[in-house]
Amino acid sequence: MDAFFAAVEQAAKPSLRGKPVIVGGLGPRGVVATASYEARRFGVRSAMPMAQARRLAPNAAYLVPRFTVYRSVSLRVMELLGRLSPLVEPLSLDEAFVDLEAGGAAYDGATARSVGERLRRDIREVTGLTGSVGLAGSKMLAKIASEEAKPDGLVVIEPGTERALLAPMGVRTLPGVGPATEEHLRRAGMTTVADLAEAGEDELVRLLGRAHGVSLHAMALGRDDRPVVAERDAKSVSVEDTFDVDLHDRVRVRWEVERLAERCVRRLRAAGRSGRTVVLKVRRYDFSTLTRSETLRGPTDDPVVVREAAARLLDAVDTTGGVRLLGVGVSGLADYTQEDLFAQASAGVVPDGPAGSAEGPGPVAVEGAAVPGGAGGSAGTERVAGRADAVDAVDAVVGTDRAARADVVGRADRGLDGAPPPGEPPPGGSGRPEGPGPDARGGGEGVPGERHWAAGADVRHAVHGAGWVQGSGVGRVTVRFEEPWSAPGRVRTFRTDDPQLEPSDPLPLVGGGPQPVPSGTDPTGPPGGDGAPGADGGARP
DNA sequence: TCTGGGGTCCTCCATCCC
DNA sequence: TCTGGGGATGGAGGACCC
Repeated sequence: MDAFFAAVEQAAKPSLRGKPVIVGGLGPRGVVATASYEARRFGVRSAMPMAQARRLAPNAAYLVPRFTVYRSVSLRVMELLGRLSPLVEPLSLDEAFVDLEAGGAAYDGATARSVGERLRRDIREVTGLTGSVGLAGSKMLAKIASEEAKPDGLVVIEPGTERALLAPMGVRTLPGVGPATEEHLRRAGMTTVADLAEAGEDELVRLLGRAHGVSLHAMALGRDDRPVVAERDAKSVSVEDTFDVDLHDRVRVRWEVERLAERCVRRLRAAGRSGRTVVLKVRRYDFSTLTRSETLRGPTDDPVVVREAAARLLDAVDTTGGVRLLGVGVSGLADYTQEDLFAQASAGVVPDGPAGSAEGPGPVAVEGAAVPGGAGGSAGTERVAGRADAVDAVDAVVGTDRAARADVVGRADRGLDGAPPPGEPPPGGSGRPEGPGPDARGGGEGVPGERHWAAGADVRHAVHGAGWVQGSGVGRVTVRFEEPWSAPGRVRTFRTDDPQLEPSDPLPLVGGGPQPVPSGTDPTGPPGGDGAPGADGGARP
Protein backbone atom coordinates (compact mmCIF):
# COMPACT_ATOMS: atom_id res chain seq x y z
CA MET A 1 0.00 0.00 0.00
CA ASP A 2 1.30 3.46 -0.85
CA ALA A 3 2.00 5.75 2.12
CA PHE A 4 -0.51 3.59 3.90
CA PHE A 5 -1.38 5.37 7.17
CA ALA A 6 -1.42 8.77 5.51
CA ALA A 7 -3.46 7.48 2.57
CA VAL A 8 -6.06 6.04 4.94
CA GLU A 9 -6.30 9.38 6.72
CA GLN A 10 -6.76 11.21 3.43
CA ALA A 11 -9.46 8.75 2.41
CA ALA A 12 -11.22 9.23 5.73
CA LYS A 13 -10.87 13.01 5.85
CA PRO A 14 -11.84 14.70 2.58
CA SER A 15 -10.34 18.03 3.61
CA LEU A 16 -6.88 16.43 3.70
CA ARG A 17 -6.88 15.04 0.16
CA GLY A 18 -4.06 16.47 -1.90
CA LYS A 19 -2.52 18.04 1.21
CA PRO A 20 0.60 17.08 3.14
CA VAL A 21 -0.37 14.65 5.90
CA ILE A 22 2.00 13.30 8.50
CA VAL A 23 1.06 10.44 10.83
CA GLY A 24 3.10 9.64 13.89
CA GLY A 25 3.74 10.36 17.53
CA LEU A 26 2.86 13.95 18.33
CA GLY A 27 4.64 14.22 21.64
CA PRO A 28 7.94 16.07 21.96
CA ARG A 29 9.80 12.85 21.17
CA GLY A 30 7.58 11.50 18.45
CA VAL A 31 8.76 10.28 15.07
CA VAL A 32 7.07 10.13 11.68
CA ALA A 33 5.36 6.83 10.95
CA THR A 34 4.15 7.76 7.47
CA ALA A 35 4.24 10.92 5.39
CA SER A 36 1.90 11.38 2.43
CA TYR A 37 3.55 11.93 -0.93
CA GLU A 38 2.61 15.61 -0.68
CA ALA A 39 4.53 15.80 2.60
CA ARG A 40 7.51 13.92 1.16
CA ARG A 41 7.98 16.77 -1.27
CA PHE A 42 9.01 18.85 1.75
CA GLY A 43 11.63 16.25 2.63
CA VAL A 44 9.63 14.56 5.38
CA ARG A 45 10.41 10.84 5.71
CA SER A 46 9.44 7.90 7.86
CA ALA A 47 11.39 7.61 11.13
CA MET A 48 12.28 11.30 11.08
CA PRO A 49 11.89 13.10 14.42
CA MET A 50 8.55 14.86 14.43
CA ALA A 51 10.21 18.12 15.43
CA GLN A 52 12.25 18.04 12.26
CA ALA A 53 9.17 17.25 10.19
CA ARG A 54 7.42 20.26 11.68
CA ARG A 55 10.30 22.49 10.66
CA LEU A 56 10.23 21.11 7.11
CA ALA A 57 6.46 21.12 6.68
CA PRO A 58 4.95 23.47 9.25
CA ASN A 59 1.61 23.60 7.47
CA ALA A 60 1.06 19.87 7.11
CA ALA A 61 -1.69 18.03 8.98
CA TYR A 62 -0.22 16.14 11.91
CA LEU A 63 -2.22 13.13 13.05
CA VAL A 64 -1.94 10.34 15.55
CA PRO A 65 -2.13 6.81 14.10
CA ARG A 66 -5.50 5.02 14.20
CA PHE A 67 -4.41 1.41 14.18
CA THR A 68 -7.90 -0.02 14.39
CA VAL A 69 -8.77 1.52 11.04
CA TYR A 70 -5.49 0.55 9.42
CA ARG A 71 -5.94 -2.99 10.64
CA SER A 72 -9.42 -3.30 9.23
CA VAL A 73 -8.30 -1.96 5.83
CA SER A 74 -5.32 -4.29 5.97
CA LEU A 75 -7.58 -7.27 6.60
CA ARG A 76 -9.60 -6.52 3.50
CA VAL A 77 -6.49 -6.29 1.37
CA MET A 78 -5.09 -9.49 2.85
CA GLU A 79 -8.39 -11.18 1.97
CA LEU A 80 -7.88 -10.18 -1.65
CA LEU A 81 -4.39 -11.63 -1.54
CA GLY A 82 -5.74 -14.81 -0.02
CA ARG A 83 -7.84 -15.33 -3.13
CA LEU A 84 -4.70 -15.51 -5.22
CA SER A 85 -2.85 -18.10 -3.19
CA PRO A 86 -2.90 -20.02 0.06
CA LEU A 87 0.65 -18.78 0.60
CA VAL A 88 0.41 -15.16 1.77
CA GLU A 89 3.10 -13.84 4.08
CA PRO A 90 2.22 -10.50 5.66
CA LEU A 91 5.26 -8.38 6.46
CA SER A 92 3.32 -5.67 8.19
CA LEU A 93 -0.10 -4.08 7.99
CA ASP A 94 0.60 -2.73 4.51
CA GLU A 95 2.81 -5.26 2.79
CA ALA A 96 2.78 -8.97 2.00
CA PHE A 97 4.40 -11.60 -0.18
CA VAL A 98 2.16 -13.85 -2.25
CA ASP A 99 3.34 -17.08 -3.86
CA LEU A 100 1.37 -16.98 -7.11
CA GLU A 101 2.72 -20.31 -8.27
CA ALA A 102 1.39 -22.07 -5.19
CA GLY A 103 -2.02 -20.59 -5.90
CA GLY A 104 -1.97 -21.52 -9.58
CA ALA A 105 -2.90 -17.92 -10.25
CA ALA A 106 -0.10 -17.29 -12.74
CA TYR A 107 2.28 -19.39 -14.77
CA ASP A 108 4.28 -16.87 -16.77
CA GLY A 109 5.13 -13.20 -16.99
CA ALA A 110 2.01 -12.28 -18.89
CA THR A 111 -0.47 -14.00 -16.61
CA ALA A 112 1.38 -12.68 -13.56
CA ARG A 113 1.13 -9.15 -14.86
CA SER A 114 -2.59 -9.45 -15.47
CA VAL A 115 -3.11 -10.93 -11.99
CA GLY A 116 -1.18 -7.97 -10.58
CA GLU A 117 -3.19 -5.42 -12.50
CA ARG A 118 -6.45 -7.00 -11.45
CA LEU A 119 -5.29 -7.05 -7.84
CA ARG A 120 -4.53 -3.34 -7.97
CA ARG A 121 -8.00 -2.64 -9.36
CA ASP A 122 -9.59 -4.79 -6.65
CA ILE A 123 -7.65 -3.05 -3.91
CA ARG A 124 -8.75 0.32 -5.15
CA GLU A 125 -12.35 -0.82 -5.40
CA VAL A 126 -12.46 -2.42 -1.97
CA THR A 127 -10.46 0.15 -0.01
CA GLY A 128 -10.42 3.28 -2.14
CA LEU A 129 -6.63 3.26 -1.81
CA THR A 130 -3.76 2.58 -4.17
CA GLY A 131 -1.30 -0.23 -3.85
CA SER A 132 1.80 -1.15 -5.81
CA VAL A 133 2.76 -4.59 -7.07
CA GLY A 134 6.20 -6.05 -7.70
CA LEU A 135 6.40 -9.33 -9.61
CA ALA A 136 9.51 -11.46 -9.73
CA GLY A 137 10.90 -14.93 -9.18
CA SER A 138 11.93 -14.40 -5.56
CA LYS A 139 10.94 -12.45 -2.48
CA MET A 140 13.95 -10.18 -2.65
CA LEU A 141 13.32 -9.24 -6.27
CA ALA A 142 9.57 -8.88 -5.82
CA LYS A 143 10.26 -6.51 -2.97
CA ILE A 144 12.68 -4.46 -5.02
CA ALA A 145 10.19 -4.42 -7.88
CA SER A 146 7.42 -3.16 -5.61
CA GLU A 147 9.65 -0.35 -4.34
CA GLU A 148 10.31 0.61 -7.95
CA ALA A 149 6.59 0.46 -8.67
CA LYS A 150 5.59 2.94 -5.96
CA PRO A 151 3.43 4.85 -5.97
CA ASP A 152 0.46 3.30 -7.68
CA GLY A 153 2.31 1.12 -10.15
CA LEU A 154 3.37 -2.36 -11.19
CA VAL A 155 6.84 -3.59 -12.08
CA VAL A 156 7.85 -7.02 -13.35
CA ILE A 157 11.41 -8.28 -13.16
CA GLU A 158 11.75 -10.80 -15.96
CA PRO A 159 13.75 -13.94 -15.23
CA GLY A 160 17.27 -13.65 -16.63
CA THR A 161 17.46 -9.90 -16.18
CA GLU A 162 18.08 -9.95 -12.44
CA ARG A 163 21.84 -9.62 -12.27
CA ALA A 164 22.08 -6.86 -14.80
CA LEU A 165 19.31 -4.99 -13.05
CA LEU A 166 20.85 -5.32 -9.60
CA ALA A 167 24.46 -4.69 -10.54
CA PRO A 168 24.47 -0.88 -10.57
CA MET A 169 22.18 -0.54 -7.55
CA GLY A 170 23.51 0.58 -4.17
CA VAL A 171 24.12 -2.05 -1.50
CA ARG A 172 21.26 -0.64 0.55
CA THR A 173 18.87 -2.05 -2.03
CA LEU A 174 19.47 -5.53 -0.65
CA PRO A 175 17.41 -6.60 2.35
CA GLY A 176 19.50 -6.77 5.48
CA VAL A 177 21.82 -3.93 4.54
CA GLY A 178 21.22 -0.97 6.80
CA PRO A 179 23.33 2.04 7.70
CA ALA A 180 25.91 0.03 9.69
CA THR A 181 26.49 -2.64 7.05
CA GLU A 182 26.54 -0.05 4.30
CA GLU A 183 29.29 1.86 6.09
CA HIS A 184 31.17 -1.36 6.78
CA LEU A 185 31.08 -2.26 3.10
CA ARG A 186 31.92 1.25 1.99
CA ARG A 187 35.10 1.17 4.04
CA ALA A 188 35.98 -2.05 2.24
CA GLY A 189 35.43 -0.27 -1.04
CA MET A 190 32.05 -1.79 -1.91
CA THR A 191 29.14 0.47 -2.75
CA THR A 192 27.17 -1.36 -5.43
CA VAL A 193 25.59 -4.77 -5.69
CA ALA A 194 28.08 -5.59 -8.45
CA ASP A 195 30.91 -4.91 -5.97
CA LEU A 196 29.42 -7.50 -3.61
CA ALA A 197 29.04 -10.09 -6.33
CA GLU A 198 32.66 -9.59 -7.37
CA ALA A 199 34.00 -9.65 -3.83
CA GLY A 200 32.99 -13.26 -3.42
CA GLU A 201 31.38 -15.14 -0.58
CA ASP A 202 34.54 -15.67 1.45
CA GLU A 203 35.33 -11.98 1.56
CA LEU A 204 31.79 -11.06 2.62
CA VAL A 205 31.81 -13.74 5.31
CA ARG A 206 35.10 -12.37 6.56
CA LEU A 207 33.66 -8.87 6.71
CA LEU A 208 30.15 -9.52 7.97
CA GLY A 209 30.10 -12.94 9.58
CA ARG A 210 28.85 -16.28 8.37
CA ALA A 211 25.10 -15.86 8.10
CA HIS A 212 25.05 -12.34 6.79
CA GLY A 213 27.97 -12.83 4.40
CA VAL A 214 26.59 -15.95 2.75
CA SER A 215 23.09 -14.59 2.28
CA LEU A 216 24.29 -11.22 1.03
CA HIS A 217 26.52 -12.79 -1.57
CA ALA A 218 23.70 -14.97 -2.82
CA MET A 219 21.37 -12.00 -3.05
CA ALA A 220 23.97 -9.96 -4.90
CA LEU A 221 23.88 -12.68 -7.54
CA GLY A 222 20.12 -12.44 -7.65
CA ARG A 223 19.70 -15.70 -5.79
CA ASP A 224 17.11 -15.90 -3.03
CA ASP A 225 15.28 -19.12 -2.36
CA ARG A 226 13.50 -18.11 0.84
CA PRO A 227 10.01 -19.54 0.69
CA VAL A 228 6.82 -17.59 1.25
CA VAL A 229 5.71 -18.62 4.73
CA ALA A 230 2.05 -18.19 5.51
CA GLU A 231 1.77 -18.65 9.24
CA ARG A 232 4.38 -17.36 11.60
CA ASP A 233 4.09 -17.60 15.35
CA ALA A 234 5.31 -14.57 17.27
CA LYS A 235 8.48 -15.30 19.21
CA SER A 236 8.20 -12.48 21.72
CA VAL A 237 5.80 -9.89 23.04
CA SER A 238 6.91 -6.55 24.39
CA VAL A 239 5.74 -3.06 25.26
CA GLU A 240 7.77 0.06 25.70
CA ASP A 241 7.22 3.72 26.38
CA THR A 242 9.35 6.74 25.69
CA PHE A 243 8.70 9.50 28.17
CA ASP A 244 8.21 13.11 27.19
CA VAL A 245 10.70 14.04 29.89
CA ASP A 246 13.46 11.83 31.29
CA LEU A 247 12.54 10.08 34.51
CA HIS A 248 14.86 10.56 37.47
CA ASP A 249 12.75 9.48 40.39
CA ARG A 250 13.56 5.86 41.12
CA VAL A 251 10.11 5.26 42.60
CA ARG A 252 8.46 6.53 39.47
CA VAL A 253 10.75 4.40 37.29
CA ARG A 254 9.81 1.32 39.24
CA TRP A 255 6.11 2.14 39.00
CA GLU A 256 6.40 2.52 35.23
CA VAL A 257 8.20 -0.81 34.92
CA GLU A 258 5.44 -2.54 36.83
CA ARG A 259 2.82 -0.86 34.68
CA LEU A 260 4.59 -1.99 31.53
CA ALA A 261 4.89 -5.52 32.87
CA GLU A 262 1.16 -5.65 33.38
CA ARG A 263 0.48 -4.26 29.93
CA CYS A 264 2.84 -6.82 28.46
CA VAL A 265 1.08 -9.67 30.20
CA ARG A 266 -2.27 -8.38 28.99
CA ARG A 267 -0.99 -8.60 25.43
CA LEU A 268 0.51 -11.99 26.10
CA ARG A 269 -2.77 -13.31 27.43
CA ALA A 270 -4.78 -11.77 24.64
CA ALA A 271 -2.61 -13.80 22.27
CA GLY A 272 -3.19 -16.91 24.35
CA ARG A 273 0.51 -17.30 25.00
CA SER A 274 2.89 -17.49 27.92
CA GLY A 275 6.59 -16.84 28.09
CA ARG A 276 9.66 -17.98 29.92
CA THR A 277 12.17 -15.14 29.61
CA VAL A 278 11.40 -11.68 30.96
CA VAL A 279 13.34 -8.81 29.41
CA LEU A 280 13.74 -5.31 30.79
CA LYS A 281 14.85 -2.58 28.42
CA VAL A 282 16.20 0.77 29.59
CA ARG A 283 17.17 3.65 27.36
CA ARG A 284 19.10 6.22 29.31
CA TYR A 285 19.23 9.99 29.00
CA ASP A 286 22.13 9.70 26.52
CA PHE A 287 20.22 7.23 24.31
CA SER A 288 22.45 4.34 25.39
CA THR A 289 20.26 1.27 25.63
CA LEU A 290 20.66 -1.77 27.77
CA THR A 291 18.62 -4.90 28.27
CA ARG A 292 18.55 -7.27 31.20
CA SER A 293 16.79 -10.58 31.11
CA GLU A 294 15.90 -13.44 33.39
CA THR A 295 14.79 -16.88 32.33
CA LEU A 296 12.27 -18.57 34.57
CA ARG A 297 11.96 -22.28 35.21
CA GLY A 298 8.88 -22.45 33.07
CA PRO A 299 6.62 -20.24 30.95
CA THR A 300 4.15 -17.97 32.70
CA ASP A 301 1.41 -15.52 31.90
CA ASP A 302 1.13 -14.48 35.51
CA PRO A 303 1.25 -10.71 35.91
CA VAL A 304 2.74 -11.01 39.38
CA VAL A 305 5.59 -13.22 38.20
CA VAL A 306 6.43 -10.98 35.25
CA ARG A 307 6.13 -7.81 37.27
CA GLU A 308 8.40 -9.11 40.01
CA ALA A 309 10.96 -10.40 37.54
CA ALA A 310 11.01 -7.03 35.80
CA ALA A 311 11.41 -5.26 39.12
CA ARG A 312 14.33 -7.52 40.06
CA LEU A 313 15.99 -6.76 36.75
CA LEU A 314 15.52 -3.06 37.35
CA ASP A 315 17.26 -3.36 40.72
CA ALA A 316 20.45 -4.23 38.86
CA VAL A 317 20.32 -1.20 36.57
CA ASP A 318 21.89 2.15 37.27
CA THR A 319 19.44 4.86 36.25
CA THR A 320 21.28 7.89 37.53
CA GLY A 321 21.26 10.60 34.92
CA GLY A 322 17.72 9.83 33.87
CA VAL A 323 15.70 7.34 31.86
CA ARG A 324 14.06 8.21 28.56
CA LEU A 325 12.52 4.83 27.69
CA LEU A 326 11.44 1.74 29.57
CA GLY A 327 10.27 -1.53 28.11
CA VAL A 328 9.21 -4.94 29.32
CA GLY A 329 9.05 -7.99 27.11
CA VAL A 330 8.56 -11.71 27.30
CA SER A 331 10.19 -14.24 24.98
CA GLY A 332 10.52 -17.99 24.86
CA LEU A 333 6.81 -18.18 24.16
CA ALA A 334 4.71 -21.26 24.76
CA ASP A 335 1.06 -22.18 24.70
CA TYR A 336 0.97 -23.42 28.28
CA THR A 337 2.12 -22.06 31.61
CA GLN A 338 4.02 -23.23 34.61
CA GLU A 339 0.71 -23.13 36.42
CA ASP A 340 -0.69 -25.61 33.87
CA LEU A 341 2.09 -27.92 34.94
CA PHE A 342 1.18 -27.38 38.57
CA ALA A 343 -2.34 -28.36 37.75
CA GLN A 344 -1.13 -31.43 35.92
CA ALA A 345 1.10 -32.29 38.83
CA SER A 346 -1.67 -32.18 41.35
CA ALA A 347 -3.66 -34.39 39.00
CA GLY A 348 -0.75 -36.76 38.92
CA VAL A 349 0.07 -36.25 35.27
CA VAL A 350 3.72 -35.47 35.77
CA PRO A 351 5.09 -38.44 37.57
CA ASP A 352 8.86 -38.30 37.11
CA GLY A 353 11.70 -36.02 37.83
CA PRO A 354 13.33 -34.63 40.90
CA ALA A 355 9.85 -34.14 42.22
CA GLY A 356 10.31 -37.14 44.40
CA SER A 357 12.64 -35.29 46.67
CA ALA A 358 10.23 -32.48 47.37
CA GLU A 359 7.99 -32.60 50.36
CA GLY A 360 4.44 -33.35 49.40
CA PRO A 361 2.52 -33.39 46.16
CA GLY A 362 2.07 -29.64 45.94
CA PRO A 363 3.18 -27.37 43.14
CA VAL A 364 6.76 -27.32 44.34
CA ALA A 365 7.01 -30.96 43.46
CA VAL A 366 7.03 -30.03 39.79
CA GLU A 367 10.11 -27.88 39.94
CA GLY A 368 12.57 -28.98 37.37
CA ALA A 369 10.33 -31.61 35.87
CA ALA A 370 8.78 -31.64 32.44
CA VAL A 371 9.87 -28.15 31.61
CA PRO A 372 11.07 -28.20 28.01
CA GLY A 373 14.65 -27.16 27.61
CA GLY A 374 14.88 -26.75 31.32
CA ALA A 375 18.58 -26.42 31.69
CA GLY A 376 18.08 -25.28 35.20
CA GLY A 377 21.42 -24.47 36.62
CA SER A 378 21.29 -20.74 36.41
CA ALA A 379 19.64 -18.40 38.81
CA GLY A 380 15.96 -18.67 39.24
CA THR A 381 15.43 -21.87 41.12
CA GLU A 382 14.49 -20.32 44.41
CA ARG A 383 12.70 -17.47 42.73
CA VAL A 384 10.27 -19.54 40.81
CA ALA A 385 10.00 -22.08 43.52
CA GLY A 386 9.08 -19.19 45.71
CA ARG A 387 6.36 -18.33 43.28
CA ALA A 388 4.51 -21.50 43.95
CA ASP A 389 2.81 -20.02 46.97
CA ALA A 390 1.79 -16.99 44.98
CA VAL A 391 -0.18 -18.88 42.40
CA ASP A 392 -3.39 -18.69 44.35
CA ALA A 393 -3.01 -15.02 44.91
CA VAL A 394 -2.77 -14.35 41.21
CA ASP A 395 -6.33 -14.92 40.23
CA ALA A 396 -7.52 -11.98 42.21
CA VAL A 397 -5.10 -9.74 40.41
CA VAL A 398 -6.03 -11.12 37.03
CA GLY A 399 -9.67 -10.69 37.77
CA THR A 400 -9.43 -6.97 38.26
CA ASP A 401 -7.02 -6.78 35.40
CA ARG A 402 -9.54 -8.23 33.01
CA ALA A 403 -12.23 -5.93 34.21
CA ALA A 404 -10.04 -2.95 33.63
CA ARG A 405 -8.93 -4.15 30.22
CA ALA A 406 -12.24 -3.82 28.48
CA ASP A 407 -12.40 -0.18 29.37
CA VAL A 408 -8.87 0.74 28.44
CA VAL A 409 -8.84 -1.18 25.19
CA GLY A 410 -12.07 0.35 24.10
CA ARG A 411 -10.50 3.75 24.46
CA ALA A 412 -7.23 2.98 22.81
CA ASP A 413 -7.99 4.22 19.33
CA ARG A 414 -10.52 6.76 20.24
CA GLY A 415 -8.36 9.61 21.20
CA LEU A 416 -8.87 9.28 24.90
CA ASP A 417 -5.95 8.65 27.12
CA GLY A 418 -5.33 5.17 28.29
CA ALA A 419 -5.80 6.21 31.86
CA PRO A 420 -3.59 4.82 34.57
CA PRO A 421 -5.05 1.68 36.08
CA PRO A 422 -8.08 2.57 38.16
CA GLY A 423 -7.20 3.47 41.66
CA GLU A 424 -3.49 3.52 40.90
CA PRO A 425 -2.12 6.98 40.50
CA PRO A 426 1.57 7.29 39.86
CA PRO A 427 3.48 7.41 43.07
CA GLY A 428 3.74 10.90 44.31
CA GLY A 429 7.42 10.80 45.02
CA SER A 430 8.30 14.32 45.81
CA GLY A 431 4.76 15.42 45.30
CA ARG A 432 4.46 15.66 41.55
CA PRO A 433 5.65 13.45 38.75
CA GLU A 434 8.56 14.84 36.79
CA GLY A 435 7.19 14.20 33.39
CA PRO A 436 3.66 13.64 32.33
CA GLY A 437 4.64 10.33 30.72
CA PRO A 438 2.86 8.82 27.77
CA ASP A 439 -0.34 7.96 29.52
CA ALA A 440 -0.61 11.19 31.36
CA ARG A 441 0.45 13.33 28.49
CA GLY A 442 -2.98 14.61 27.75
CA GLY A 443 -3.44 15.86 31.24
CA GLY A 444 0.10 17.15 31.29
CA GLU A 445 -0.34 20.76 31.89
CA GLY A 446 -4.11 20.69 31.93
CA VAL A 447 -6.73 20.43 34.58
CA PRO A 448 -6.78 17.04 36.29
CA GLY A 449 -9.57 14.96 34.85
CA GLU A 450 -9.84 17.12 31.75
CA ARG A 451 -10.67 15.11 28.66
CA HIS A 452 -7.91 14.87 26.13
CA TRP A 453 -8.57 14.84 22.39
CA ALA A 454 -5.84 13.51 20.10
CA ALA A 455 -5.40 15.08 16.68
CA GLY A 456 -7.05 12.89 14.08
CA ALA A 457 -9.28 10.99 16.50
CA ASP A 458 -12.86 10.22 15.54
CA VAL A 459 -15.61 12.03 17.41
CA ARG A 460 -19.34 12.54 17.24
CA HIS A 461 -21.23 15.63 18.27
CA ALA A 462 -24.86 15.40 19.32
CA VAL A 463 -25.81 18.22 16.97
CA HIS A 464 -23.17 18.32 14.26
CA GLY A 465 -22.62 14.60 13.78
CA ALA A 466 -19.41 12.76 12.85
CA GLY A 467 -16.06 14.50 12.68
CA TRP A 468 -12.46 14.33 13.69
CA VAL A 469 -10.26 16.27 16.05
CA GLN A 470 -8.18 18.83 14.25
CA GLY A 471 -6.39 20.04 17.33
CA SER A 472 -6.85 20.81 20.98
CA GLY A 473 -5.34 22.76 23.81
CA VAL A 474 -6.04 25.38 26.45
CA GLY A 475 -9.39 23.86 27.25
CA ARG A 476 -10.62 23.90 23.65
CA VAL A 477 -10.95 21.25 21.00
CA THR A 478 -11.37 21.97 17.31
CA VAL A 479 -13.35 19.48 15.26
CA ARG A 480 -13.84 19.21 11.52
CA PHE A 481 -17.21 17.71 10.66
CA GLU A 482 -16.89 15.55 7.59
CA GLU A 483 -17.18 11.93 6.56
CA PRO A 484 -15.22 9.86 4.07
CA TRP A 485 -17.93 10.24 1.46
CA SER A 486 -18.83 13.86 2.16
CA ALA A 487 -17.41 17.09 0.79
CA PRO A 488 -14.72 18.77 2.90
CA GLY A 489 -16.44 19.80 6.08
CA ARG A 490 -16.62 22.78 8.39
CA VAL A 491 -14.62 23.40 11.52
CA ARG A 492 -16.02 24.20 14.94
CA THR A 493 -14.41 24.67 18.33
CA PHE A 494 -15.78 23.42 21.65
CA ARG A 495 -14.77 23.30 25.25
CA THR A 496 -12.87 20.08 25.90
CA ASP A 497 -15.51 19.09 28.44
CA ASP A 498 -18.47 19.73 26.13
CA PRO A 499 -20.92 16.98 27.08
CA GLN A 500 -22.30 16.86 23.53
CA LEU A 501 -18.93 15.77 22.16
CA GLU A 502 -17.91 12.13 22.41
CA PRO A 503 -15.18 9.90 21.05
CA SER A 504 -16.58 7.57 18.40
CA ASP A 505 -15.70 4.55 16.32
CA PRO A 506 -14.10 5.19 12.94
CA LEU A 507 -16.26 5.20 9.83
CA PRO A 508 -15.53 2.83 6.93
CA LEU A 509 -13.63 4.36 4.02
CA VAL A 510 -15.84 3.07 1.23
CA GLY A 511 -19.41 2.05 0.88
CA GLY A 512 -20.90 5.18 2.39
CA GLY A 513 -23.43 4.86 5.13
CA PRO A 514 -22.79 5.30 8.79
CA GLN A 515 -21.95 1.73 9.81
CA PRO A 516 -18.87 2.05 12.01
CA VAL A 517 -15.79 -0.09 11.78
CA PRO A 518 -15.94 -2.50 14.71
CA SER A 519 -13.55 -1.17 17.29
CA GLY A 520 -11.20 -4.08 17.64
CA THR A 521 -9.10 -4.72 20.63
CA ASP A 522 -5.95 -2.90 19.95
CA PRO A 523 -3.46 -3.21 22.72
CA THR A 524 -0.68 -2.82 20.17
CA GLY A 525 -1.19 0.82 19.45
CA PRO A 526 1.85 2.82 20.37
CA PRO A 527 1.53 5.11 23.32
CA GLY A 528 2.08 7.93 20.90
CA GLY A 529 -1.42 7.06 19.86
CA ASP A 530 -2.72 9.25 22.57
CA GLY A 531 -0.17 11.95 22.30
CA ALA A 532 -1.49 15.41 22.74
CA PRO A 533 -0.97 17.90 19.99
CA GLY A 534 -0.46 20.62 22.51
CA ALA A 535 -1.92 24.03 22.26
CA ASP A 536 -0.48 24.74 18.86
CA GLY A 537 -0.53 21.17 17.66
CA GLY A 538 -3.02 19.24 15.70
CA ALA A 539 -3.86 19.23 12.09
CA ARG A 540 -3.56 22.32 10.01
CA PRO A 541 -4.81 21.37 6.62
C1' DT B 1 13.51 20.40 20.43
C1' DC B 2 16.98 14.59 17.82
C1' DT B 3 16.28 9.91 17.38
C1' DG B 4 8.85 5.51 18.37
C1' DG B 5 7.21 0.87 18.90
C1' DG B 6 7.01 -3.88 17.79
C1' DG B 7 9.43 -7.23 16.20
C1' DT B 8 13.36 -10.85 14.14
C1' DC B 9 17.84 -12.62 13.65
C1' DC B 10 22.72 -12.88 14.50
C1' DT B 11 27.05 -12.71 17.12
C1' DC B 12 29.86 -13.02 21.03
C1' DC B 13 30.77 -14.56 25.49
C1' DA B 14 30.20 -17.31 29.74
C1' DT B 15 28.81 -21.42 31.90
C1' DC B 16 27.50 -26.09 32.43
C1' DC B 17 27.66 -30.74 31.18
C1' DC B 18 29.32 -34.72 28.90
C1' DT C 1 42.75 -36.37 38.36
C1' DC C 2 43.50 -33.01 34.94
C1' DT C 3 42.60 -31.06 30.44
C1' DG C 4 40.26 -30.04 26.31
C1' DG C 5 36.57 -29.86 23.03
C1' DG C 6 31.87 -29.42 21.67
C1' DG C 7 27.00 -28.71 22.29
C1' DA C 8 23.25 -26.56 24.70
C1' DT C 9 21.71 -22.72 27.10
C1' DG C 10 21.47 -18.12 28.76
C1' DG C 11 22.59 -13.19 28.68
C1' DA C 12 23.77 -8.98 26.32
C1' DG C 13 24.16 -6.14 22.48
C1' DG C 14 23.63 -4.79 17.78
C1' DA C 15 21.67 -4.51 13.12
C1' DC C 16 17.76 -4.42 10.60
C1' DC C 17 12.82 -4.16 9.08
C1' DC C 18 8.16 -1.84 8.69
